[in-house]
Amino acid sequence: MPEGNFYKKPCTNPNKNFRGATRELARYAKAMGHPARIKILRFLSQAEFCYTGDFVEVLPMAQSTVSQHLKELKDAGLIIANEQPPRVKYCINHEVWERAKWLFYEFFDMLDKPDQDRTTEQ
Amino acid sequence: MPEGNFYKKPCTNPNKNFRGATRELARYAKAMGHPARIKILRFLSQAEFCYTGDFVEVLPMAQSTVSQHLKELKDAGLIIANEQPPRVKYCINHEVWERAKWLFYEFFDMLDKPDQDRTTEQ
DNA sequence: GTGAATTATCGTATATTTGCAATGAATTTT
DNA sequence: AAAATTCATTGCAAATATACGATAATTCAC
Repeated sequence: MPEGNFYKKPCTNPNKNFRGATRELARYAKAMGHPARIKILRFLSQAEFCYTGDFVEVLPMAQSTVSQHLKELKDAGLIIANEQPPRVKYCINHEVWERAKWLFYEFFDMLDKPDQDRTTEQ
Repeated sequence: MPEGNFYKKPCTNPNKNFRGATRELARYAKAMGHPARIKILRFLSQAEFCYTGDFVEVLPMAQSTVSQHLKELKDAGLIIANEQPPRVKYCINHEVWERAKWLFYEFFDMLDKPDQDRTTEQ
């Protein structure tokens, strides 16, 4: 790097400059951005609840990796973990699920209703 | 690493072992997994078409970064680029948009209709 | 108490993502 | 033709994501 060139360290935090529904929708989309996590959610939505081992049986990856994906979905709020040692019971977080559902619906309806009131936009 | 420990190089390709609608949905979700890309899509869906510069004006990031996000949306198929040098015109890819919309709708309806026929599942 | 079962976490390796500045290519303006 | 405009691409740095094996913590069975 040449003398006097003050390289500005880039900020790689995607959410830093975004707010509201845009940020929220992106958060849920990101959590759904891996096929394993989609499959977990599909599986869960049909089973009422599942243990970690149930997912491990179904997914083509190591137990530790499955656990990591479960953590991401939990962090996004889409699922809830209920400790029943030594097992952990997972289920859909219905409240958040409905919120995400609504955000996606509203988002995709944009093209159909171009002039509707968008109170949730950033 | 100890002698005789054959470390298996992990494969970090998320799509390797997944197929069908699960993979497809994750693809669109991932493309939507950044607030800037959500905002681009929102913006586009209300403007019929936009040039790159329109997005740069609106988004809190450098032109090169915006260009990168546009490329990701284009690679996912959600938008179409139309070269009109020196400018580039972007618009929604309606066919893919409707496909993504349908996939998300079907996905989120899972909880409401637990016993419906799921012909698109992996 | 010992051992099996279950699962999160840690350590590590690799790949991808995010961001910016700088550059190059193509067109338009002057 | 020279300069300005527009935008993708390249090069680089930092952060995050993905994956695995190993380990630790916890309960249950014996």
